[in-house]
Amino acid sequence: MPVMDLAARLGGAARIETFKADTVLFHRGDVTRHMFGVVDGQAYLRRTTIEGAEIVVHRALGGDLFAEAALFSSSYHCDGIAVAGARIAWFEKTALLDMMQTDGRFAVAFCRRIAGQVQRLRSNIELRAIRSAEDRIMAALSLRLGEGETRYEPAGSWKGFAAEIGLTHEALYRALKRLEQAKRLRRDGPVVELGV
Amino acid sequence: MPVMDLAARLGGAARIETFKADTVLFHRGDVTRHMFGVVDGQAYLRRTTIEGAEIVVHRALGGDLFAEAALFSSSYHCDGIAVAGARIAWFEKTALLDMMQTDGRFAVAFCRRIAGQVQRLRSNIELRAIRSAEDRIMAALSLRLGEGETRYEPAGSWKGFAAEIGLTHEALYRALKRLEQAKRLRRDGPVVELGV
DNA sequence: CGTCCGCTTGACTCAGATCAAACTTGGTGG
DNA sequence: CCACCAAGTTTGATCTGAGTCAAGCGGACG
Repeated sequence: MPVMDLAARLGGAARIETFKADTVLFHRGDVTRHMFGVVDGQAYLRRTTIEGAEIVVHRALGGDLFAEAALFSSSYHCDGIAVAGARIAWFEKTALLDMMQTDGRFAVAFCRRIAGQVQRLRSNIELRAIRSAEDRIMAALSLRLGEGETRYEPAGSWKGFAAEIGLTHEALYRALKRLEQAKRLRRDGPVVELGV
Repeated sequence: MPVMDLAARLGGAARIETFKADTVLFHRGDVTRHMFGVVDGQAYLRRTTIEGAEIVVHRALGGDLFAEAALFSSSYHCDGIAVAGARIAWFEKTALLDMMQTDGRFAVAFCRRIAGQVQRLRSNIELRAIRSAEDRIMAALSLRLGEGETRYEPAGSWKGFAAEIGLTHEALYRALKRLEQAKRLRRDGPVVELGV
């Protein structure tokens, strides 16, 4: 169920907007009125711990839905941010819920998406439990790469990548360096090449 | 949609079993044929990191569904374990999917459950990102307690609780001791009382 | 009665966090 | 066109607190 198809089916209950600079789509605690879709660019969900650390809980790229869980909650549980240059689709919550109620196929498809999130989040927890920075990075890269792929370029910056996997950027850069010295990967500007 | 109601609706596509000792319901990688429900007792999902650490990704108590995400995946992504004494309901995957397809209300209700999991998992990630053992414990207790509640007793053991929030049991016990000394909580056998 | 397992405490280690500073790079605006 | 600013990148020095290993206690259960 690609984002644009969904927008077409919802008609007036959907609109698309482009953002020049980083923009907060919603704050934690706001009443939920919309679910979102990333048409182009990226958006991410952010939470802040009591210690003040900001952690990226989810990053959505072009084609992804965003804040699906908000459909079933009265308030957002994270901050939602659209990255500069992103095109974001706004879907009205009520329209989507109606559609699910009446269209079983759609409901199942939607459920499948959310179930996928659950598994990704569990992988994320497993990932963050890896103590060694090097192993954590390698595991994160494996998760992000498809079968047989060997090159990776982070969406955004390496600094952002560090936040996503729960490392400080200093620890990340140092570990990347060690990995390169150990010939477990090679760096070439913003992209890394796995294995040698 | 309580577990027993679901079992009744599914008829022959559901069965209930009781386990004397800890039992593995499924292994990571097994083909998914069932979703589960905890009638009584508890069950948990476990993953093992490359470093060999076993982490508890989810713990289900009486009345909870278990391994919902398996419905939309061809293989399990975690190990599923029934704790000694648990009564577990087995639901056939295909029967459930059919039911969702035909009954929109049921599909939405099911989706709501999974969406709830997503939010709990995100809270969990936030929780595990808290570095200080003391703060992490306090945050975990807050999450588990309802509004106004002040007493908590872990399902299972404190050791298990430690695994759930990503601490070693030693670190947990030490932090509990410090928290008690700082009068942020009081321990009384297996239960803790928040705030003095 | 013995074994298992949760609980508890101690001593030590170490890897990542933290603080600090320099250097790229890209974009803005005068 | 260049000064300037913001943000990412890189490296160094130091610190800290959770992990690890080790050992002893006590209750439950067969």
